[in-house]
Amino acid sequence: MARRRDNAEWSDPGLLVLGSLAGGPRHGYSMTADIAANAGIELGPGTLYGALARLEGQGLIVALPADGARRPYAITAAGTQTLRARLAALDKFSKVAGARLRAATA
Amino acid sequence: MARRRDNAEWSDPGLLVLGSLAGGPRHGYSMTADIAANAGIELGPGTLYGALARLEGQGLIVALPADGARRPYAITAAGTQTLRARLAALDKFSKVAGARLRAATA
DNA sequence: ACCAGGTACTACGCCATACGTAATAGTGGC
DNA sequence: GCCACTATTACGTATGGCGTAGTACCTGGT
Repeated sequence: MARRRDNAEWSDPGLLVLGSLAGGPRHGYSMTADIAANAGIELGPGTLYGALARLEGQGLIVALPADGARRPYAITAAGTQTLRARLAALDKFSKVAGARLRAATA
Repeated sequence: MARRRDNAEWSDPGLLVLGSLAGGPRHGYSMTADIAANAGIELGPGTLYGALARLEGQGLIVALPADGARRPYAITAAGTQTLRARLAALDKFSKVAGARLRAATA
């Protein structure tokens, strides 16, 4: 797996893509820009489209009719649910870890 | 990479371990329990000790003198910093994605 | 002393998948 | 009709997540 990029604190293409699509349909290339802006992580094409294919296979996103060379994708209901669940799990862990960090510092 | 476990919303052993050690030194086996309790994710031995070895190699945690069969680990200053940074990045992304989710629902 | 059971860790291997690089295709301007 | 730019596909590598199994330690019972 998951060779983590050296420049980033973390990375999870699938999650990043879902987060990006939560803002509305988008085609692949523009997700790269969106993700870079919002998370500070630059995904290469291989990473992005690989993740896209997997997410589509899982039914979390759907391909919309191509607009010229662009292939827009939209998040599905299942995708929204998954995103919500993962975000919740993340926040839960983040809170516990954050509290421990603060306790240790204090 | 990262074959994600089917039962979990997300997984990142390294981060989970750092979060667990932020609460104080612990040996491997007890991290498994702690992580299961706090994040709902059960790491197998292979996953856990692999992550521990990597983290130690990166200087984010240190092995303490063995206590019988147990091998306690403690988080280092670098580890704390890394944890803090990753948590911050996570929260940042989480906020953006959460806001989008809410906007879409509303 | 010996054995059984639970705790803690080591060893080994598979293969999914994150990531990079490079090639390809569609679009608009001049 | 060519050229630059945008967007995607193709391909290869190897990191590291995960499972399975096996080993050692420790405790209590008899």
